Amino acid sequence: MPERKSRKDAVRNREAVLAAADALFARRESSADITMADVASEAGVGKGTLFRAFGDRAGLLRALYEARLEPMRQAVEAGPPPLGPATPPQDRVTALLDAVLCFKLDNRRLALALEESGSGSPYQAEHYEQWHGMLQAVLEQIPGLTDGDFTAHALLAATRADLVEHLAGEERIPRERVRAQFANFVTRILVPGPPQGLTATE
Amino acid sequence: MPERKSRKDAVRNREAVLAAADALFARRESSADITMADVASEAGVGKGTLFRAFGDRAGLLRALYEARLEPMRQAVEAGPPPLGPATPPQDRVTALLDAVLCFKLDNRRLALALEESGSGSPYQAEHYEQWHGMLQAVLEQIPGLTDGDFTAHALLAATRADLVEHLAGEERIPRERVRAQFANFVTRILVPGPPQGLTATE
DNA sequence: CGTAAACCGGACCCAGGGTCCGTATTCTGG
DNA sequence: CCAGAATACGGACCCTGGGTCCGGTTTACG
Repeated sequence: MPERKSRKDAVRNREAVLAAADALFARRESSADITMADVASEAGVGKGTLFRAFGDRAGLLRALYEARLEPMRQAVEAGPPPLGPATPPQDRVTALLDAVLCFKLDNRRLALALEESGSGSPYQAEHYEQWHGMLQAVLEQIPGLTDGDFTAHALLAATRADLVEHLAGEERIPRERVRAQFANFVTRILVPGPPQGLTATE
Repeated sequence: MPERKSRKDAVRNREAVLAAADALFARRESSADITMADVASEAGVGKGTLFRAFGDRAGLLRALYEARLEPMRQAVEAGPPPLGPATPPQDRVTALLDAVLCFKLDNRRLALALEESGSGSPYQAEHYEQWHGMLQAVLEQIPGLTDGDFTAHALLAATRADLVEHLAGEERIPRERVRAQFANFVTRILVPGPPQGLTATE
């Protein structure tokens, strides 16, 4: 077996760092002014350790993010309806997007930090690819819907962390209202236009 | 009058800096690795001058951006149809959003730089407020459309610089195709669902 | 146990944004 | 046209914060 089993102090420290970072983000400090040194000291660990474990700042953020994302991914891939695969496309798209939105609402600060911290566009991130791919696939099962690729992007764009933060954070719009509005928006996209081509656009 | 008419070397240098920055961004260097020192030297000017004129990096970007945005703003506020005020809401929304998209397509690198360069969420930027406000106002003139505020945000989100860059830049989707897809998307939102509630969803 | 590999941590490096201040330029009034 | 004040110039300098390095320590394994 190629894997040598990592040393236990290494794992312990990795956990410590994750926990520390979590804690720091919870303490509503604006993601921007949480320095790597902060995280290290909060975790009771040296900077070297931190960087060896996660590579760089973006790596740390990613690790945190994916840890939190994991449960949801499983629910989507093999869970019960409405998220799981055994749901009719229409409803599943709605459920999927609502889930993403809720996730962003619950993890605003982290998601924000991730998108901000340079690391290139979010569109290269692996998890984005996953969501987009999945969503696109489901969208394309809906009759009368074209451009699944673009549509998936456009819908996901409405759940961008900074937008969510703006709505829920700055404008203080209550969570349920944001969800309702977004659901409404999604529905408009899903429900095909009037049956016969009686509505403009030639 | 409080304004003291600035010295001519000051204005000259301001122009020089703007031009230099423009040039640098044209030279497709990834916005991230254009340093303030670069801009200064390209403009044949000291860093001090540059910072006095624009405050900070974000200030410079903003100045550039708004300069390029100006023509469009006028076209929207008082120009001829389809952008101007004398257009029926439905068509105007489409035109507006297409214009924004085109702008982003034409100024990808700059728009990207602006969104990336920290400076807080784009949602606090003044020009965003303007677009959003305008769009919302027009949207609310369309019968059967609720949540103008949210809808405006969501639609604009689909024109985010990094998304546009991803589509047109990475995925090499031709300009006209992106426009068409987006137009399609917008239309789906504008056209209210089927007249009678005859389409699924209960 | 003994040894080598893996890990630790904090001193250190460096880029880049932003500031400072002595000097040069421009404006104003006489 | 000149003196003096106000303003701008520019590059040396500061400082934060991400990322690296290496001597010393801990752990895994035979």
